[in-house]
Amino acid sequence: MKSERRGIHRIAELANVSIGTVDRALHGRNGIKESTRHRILQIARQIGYTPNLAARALSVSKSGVRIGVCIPREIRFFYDQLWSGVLDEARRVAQLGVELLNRPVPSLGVGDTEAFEELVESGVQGIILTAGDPEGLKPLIDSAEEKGIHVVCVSTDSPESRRSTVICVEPRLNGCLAGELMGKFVPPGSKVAVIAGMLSAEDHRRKTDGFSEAFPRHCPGGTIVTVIEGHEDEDESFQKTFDLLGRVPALAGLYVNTVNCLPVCRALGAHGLAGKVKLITTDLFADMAPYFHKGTITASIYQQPHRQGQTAVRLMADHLTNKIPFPPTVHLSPGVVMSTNLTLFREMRIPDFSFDDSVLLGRAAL
Amino acid sequence: MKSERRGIHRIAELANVSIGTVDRALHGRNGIKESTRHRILQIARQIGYTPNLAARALSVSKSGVRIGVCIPREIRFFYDQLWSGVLDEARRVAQLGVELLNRPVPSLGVGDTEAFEELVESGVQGIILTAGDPEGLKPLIDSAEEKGIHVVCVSTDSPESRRSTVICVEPRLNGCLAGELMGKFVPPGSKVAVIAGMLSAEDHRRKTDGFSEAFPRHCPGGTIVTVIEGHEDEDESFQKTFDLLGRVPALAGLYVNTVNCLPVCRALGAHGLAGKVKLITTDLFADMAPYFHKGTITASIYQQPHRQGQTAVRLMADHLTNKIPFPPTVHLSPGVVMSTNLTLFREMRIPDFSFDDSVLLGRAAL
DNA sequence: TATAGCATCGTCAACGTACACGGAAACCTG
DNA sequence: CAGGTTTCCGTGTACGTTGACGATGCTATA
Repeated sequence: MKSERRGIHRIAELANVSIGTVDRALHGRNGIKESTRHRILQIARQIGYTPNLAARALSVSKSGVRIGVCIPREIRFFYDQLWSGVLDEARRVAQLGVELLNRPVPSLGVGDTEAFEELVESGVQGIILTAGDPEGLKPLIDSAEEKGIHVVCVSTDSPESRRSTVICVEPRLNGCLAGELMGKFVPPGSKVAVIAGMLSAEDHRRKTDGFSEAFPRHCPGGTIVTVIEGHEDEDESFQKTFDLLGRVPALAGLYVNTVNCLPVCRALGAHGLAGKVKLITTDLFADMAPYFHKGTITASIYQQPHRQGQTAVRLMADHLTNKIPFPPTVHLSPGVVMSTNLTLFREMRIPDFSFDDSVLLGRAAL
Repeated sequence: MKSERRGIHRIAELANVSIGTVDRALHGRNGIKESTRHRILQIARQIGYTPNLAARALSVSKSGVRIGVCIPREIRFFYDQLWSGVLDEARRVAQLGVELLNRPVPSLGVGDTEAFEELVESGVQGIILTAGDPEGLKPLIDSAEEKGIHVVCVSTDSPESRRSTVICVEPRLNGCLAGELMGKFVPPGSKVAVIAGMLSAEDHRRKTDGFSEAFPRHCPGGTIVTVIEGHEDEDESFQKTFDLLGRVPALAGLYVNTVNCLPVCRALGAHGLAGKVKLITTDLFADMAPYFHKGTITASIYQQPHRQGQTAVRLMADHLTNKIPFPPTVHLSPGVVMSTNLTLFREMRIPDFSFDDSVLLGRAAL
C-alpha cells in the first residue's frame, strides 16, 4: 500500500502500465498505442511530473551531453572572466551529465571558423562562441543549426545568422549609459571626446553611436568634439589622446570605448589633467585600480563577463537537458564601477575561492 | 576481466576493499582503520577521483533535503523580487532533491522569531531568512546552528549571531556609492539632504553614514544640510520634503535611503524642481519609471533582490547536497539604474519568464 | 570458557531514468 | 492454418552513491 514511488514509477502506477511504457510515452518513442500515450501524458500533467535530472544524468552518464566552447584565450582582460564564468557554471551542470569541449582561439575573430568546424566535426550537441567574424561565421552557424547543433553567441553577436540566442550587453545601450553618465558629470555646454578601438568593429561603432545620441540629450549644449580611433594600440592611443588634450584645453570629458584605457589615463596624467577631465572607461581589470583611487577614472561601464559566460552555459544546458526553449536575446544591464564599489568586483580580487568559484568536490578529494 | 567500473567502485577494486569502506574513507566517517583510510585516500587522489554528483543527488533524494524560508510577504517592492529569486533557484535545485518550506512573515521584523521556531520544529536542514530583528533572532539562530541547522541571512544581517553566512549589499557601501554619485552630479560647494526611513533601523543608519562620509569626499565644499526621518510614511515624507524644499531653496541634491521615494518625487514636482534637484533613490519598482523619464530621478541604487534570493538558495543547496563550505559573507555590488538602462531591469517588466536579474528577453517573452 | 562489546569491513537495497531484450497478442501472407 | 511480421507492452539491468544492516575477528570481563 505504500505507493510512495516518485516520478515515472508514480505515473506507471496511476496508469496501470509499466515504467517502460511511461518512458515511451514521455519521450515520444514509437511502439506505443496512441490512446495510452495520451492517457499517460494526461496523468503526467495532472501530477505535475518533472523528470529527475540527476537520475537522467546518471543513467546516461556513459553517453553524456557535450557542448563546445570557442572563445578567445586572451588573459588579463575580458575573456578570462568570461571563461571563468563558463567554467563555474560548467561545474554545476556537470552533476547533470553535461561536459565541455574547449577549442579556444588566440584572439577575437582569428581562426574561429576553423575552430567552429572542428567542434561541429567532434559531434557536440551545442556550441558557445564569441562571433568575432560575424559574416564568415554566418554560413557555418546556419548549417550547424540545420543539423540540430544549437549555437549560442556570447558577448559578440552574429545577428544575421540563425543562432539560437545571444547573451550580451547591447553595445548601443552601453554607449548610451556612458553618455547619460557623462552628461550628468560635466556642466552644460561641455566639450567631450570619444576614444574608440576600431570604428570598423561593429561593436565599437555602435557604442560610439549610443554615446553620441545620449550625451547631448543629458547635457544641454554639450558637444562631442572628436572621435579618435586608437586601433587597440597602446602607443597610438597615448599619442592621439595626448595631442587631443593639448589641442582642446577646455575638454571636460573623455569616453573610452574599449578595454585599452591605460594609455589614456597616462596621457591625462602627463597633462596634469587627472581628475579634472571626467573619464569614463569600459570594462575592468586590476591595473585600473590605482587610476580609480587617484580619481583619474570617474566611472567604468562593466559588461559582466563572468555573468555572460555563466548565462551562456546555463541556457545551453537547460535546453539540452530539459528542452527549455532559448529566449531570442538576453541583454544584460551594464554595471557602473566607481571608486566606492570597485573592490566588490571579482576582477579586483586575487584568484581564490570566491563563492561562485568554489570547486564542487567533496573535501575528501583533497 | 572488464573492470571498467567508475568512481567509488574503481577505488574499491584498486584498494581491495568494498565500496562501503571507500565511502567511509572519503566521508571521514568512523568505523574504519586509519591506515586503510589513508591508503584509500591515496588511491583516490592518484586516479583523480571526483564524486559523481548526479549519483549523490539521486541517492539522497529519498531522504530529501528541505530548506526553510522566512522572508516578508510584502509585494510590489523589494521582497517579491527576493522571493522570486528564491523560487527561481529553488526550481533548479528541486531536480536534485531539494525542496523549500515557506513560512513568510507579514513584514520585516514582525513575528519572525515565531516563524523561525516553527521552521526549526519542522525539521528543516537549513533556514534562509531576512533578519529584521537581529537581537531577538540571535539566540534562536545560535541554537539552530548548534543543532546543525544552517542559517543564511539574506538582505538583512544578524551580524552578532553565528549564522553560516550573509548575502547582502553592504548598507554602508550602498550609501557611499550614492554619496560618490551625488558628489559628481552636483557642483562643488553644493548643499544636499538625506531622507531616511527610520534612523532607528540599523540599515538606514548605515546608509546615511556611508553617504555622509562619501559625499564631501567627492564634492569639494559640499555639505549635508539635514537628514530627514520619514518613518516610511507617505504623507509624512511628502510633507517633510515639501517643507525642506521651501526652507532651503539652494538645495542641489536629495538622497532617499528607503524604497519610499514617490512622495519625494511628488514634493519635487509640487515645487517645480523636478530635474533641477538631483535625486538619488534606492531600489526599483514599476511606479518609478515615469519619474525616470521625466528626469525627476537621476539615478537609483539597485540592491539586486532577485540575485540575493538566488544566491541564498544556491549556497544553501550547494552546502546541503555537496558539503561546499559557506563563504563568510557575500557582498554584492549595488547596481546603478538610470533612464537609459531602466528597461533592462526585471522590475520594469510584466511578470513573465524573464530568467534572471537585469536581463532583457526579446520578443518571445509573450 | 562463555559472552558481551567494540572495531573494522562487506553486502544489499534503494534513488529515478534509459535502454535493450523478450514476450504476447494481433495481423498479414501464401 | 503454419509461418512470419508488426504492434504493443513488461522485465531486467545499469548508472554511482548512500545508508541500514550484518558479518567477522579481536579484546576485556565475568
